[in-house]
Amino acid sequence: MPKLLLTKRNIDSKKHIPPVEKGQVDYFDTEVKGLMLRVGKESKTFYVQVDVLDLTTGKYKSVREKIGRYGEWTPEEARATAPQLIRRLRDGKPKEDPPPTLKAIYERYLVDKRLSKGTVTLYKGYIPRLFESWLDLPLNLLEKALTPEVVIDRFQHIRENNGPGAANNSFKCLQAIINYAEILYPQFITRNPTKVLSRTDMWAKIEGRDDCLEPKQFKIFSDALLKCTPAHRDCYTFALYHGIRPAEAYSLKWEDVDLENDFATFRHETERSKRTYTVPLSRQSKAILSRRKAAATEGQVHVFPKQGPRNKHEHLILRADHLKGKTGLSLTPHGLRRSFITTGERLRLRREDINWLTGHTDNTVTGKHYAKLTPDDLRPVLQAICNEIERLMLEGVGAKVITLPTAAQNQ
DNA sequence: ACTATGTGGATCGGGTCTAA
DNA sequence: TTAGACCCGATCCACATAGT
Repeated sequence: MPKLLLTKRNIDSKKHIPPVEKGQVDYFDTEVKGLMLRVGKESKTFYVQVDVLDLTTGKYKSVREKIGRYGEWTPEEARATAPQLIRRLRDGKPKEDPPPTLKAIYERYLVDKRLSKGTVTLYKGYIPRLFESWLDLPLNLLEKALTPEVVIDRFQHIRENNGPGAANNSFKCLQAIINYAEILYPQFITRNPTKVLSRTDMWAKIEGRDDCLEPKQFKIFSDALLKCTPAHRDCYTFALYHGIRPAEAYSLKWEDVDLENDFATFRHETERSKRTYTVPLSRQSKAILSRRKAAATEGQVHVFPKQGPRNKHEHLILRADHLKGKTGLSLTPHGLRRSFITTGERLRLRREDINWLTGHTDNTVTGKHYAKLTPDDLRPVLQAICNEIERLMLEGVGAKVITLPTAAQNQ
């Protein structure tokens, strides 16, 4: 059997490898033991071949495995891949499955990770639509196909055509999927091509919103809510009195409200990015819930029931355009949460307390201590904020009374 | 480095007001 | 009495932010 240093130059040379008319000729590499090029009439293909001791017979036998065709694989790549293949053959391990496609990983990711419904929708909304042409790539070719230039090009294309948020989101989803592929198939992919966006600092910078009720706007807000349905009005106000996230407000169920002991629990499906938490009720928020209870029909599950006739959900929905339309303010439902937090800060209340009440997780050392607190411990703090919000809604900014937390505790 | 939810535009379709 | 305007709460989708 011929031996030959398997380099591009040698492989292409007719002198070293004469054309084959019939059958095949194997050329073993002079450098890597076990690496060989099988030359046929039509193609040249890299293989590894080793002798392995068969434990059942006590004899050696030759086993061979295909690396890939010359042309798709360079000699350097074949030489780099050969040692691990040889090692596996010597260990008697079975041949691995062919590399899955990006699409297969994407589908597996959605199943394996047990994401929330919303996140699955997010992935499904971006990946097939914006990366369709990449989905059929097998994992082992991903690094090769998705060069920095290709990645950056697509990123910029999406940013121009779909917006900066869509560009960030879609590529972060893709990045997560490929990271998962790296974990599952380190033999096929070792570097995430999307990382180039971090390394070149290309992610689109998106400013956070900051809409928030000014002190003088509380009254405008409150008065404008009279134009809403009572349920909407109560839901907006409840959200403001607790500083909770909009969905926590409108999806609240009666089973998570304790009107005897004055608690409410805001639940989260997966708890991976938001935790379920229980807060005390204030005098004001309890009044809202009691009013809702009185208005509730038999068997009504949600505190704030749907208002229109053709709703998918049994609860109503808070919408920014709705809120803006009614109040004339540039205010989103999430802005009510910022308004609550800001009110607490104006009262010079502790940031940790406010975090606790609004379901922010606090990983600081001080924050850990707060894990031991019960909703009752935070009741006076919530009451102080609610009193100030109520005062602003009723009286406006005039005759501002500074309510100190200590004074508030007596209420 | 993610995961989850919020926002906004277009649009739907039932309710209600209005005018003939 | 009824057609049509139009109002309004919601939906759906695509994109933007919030939060761990």
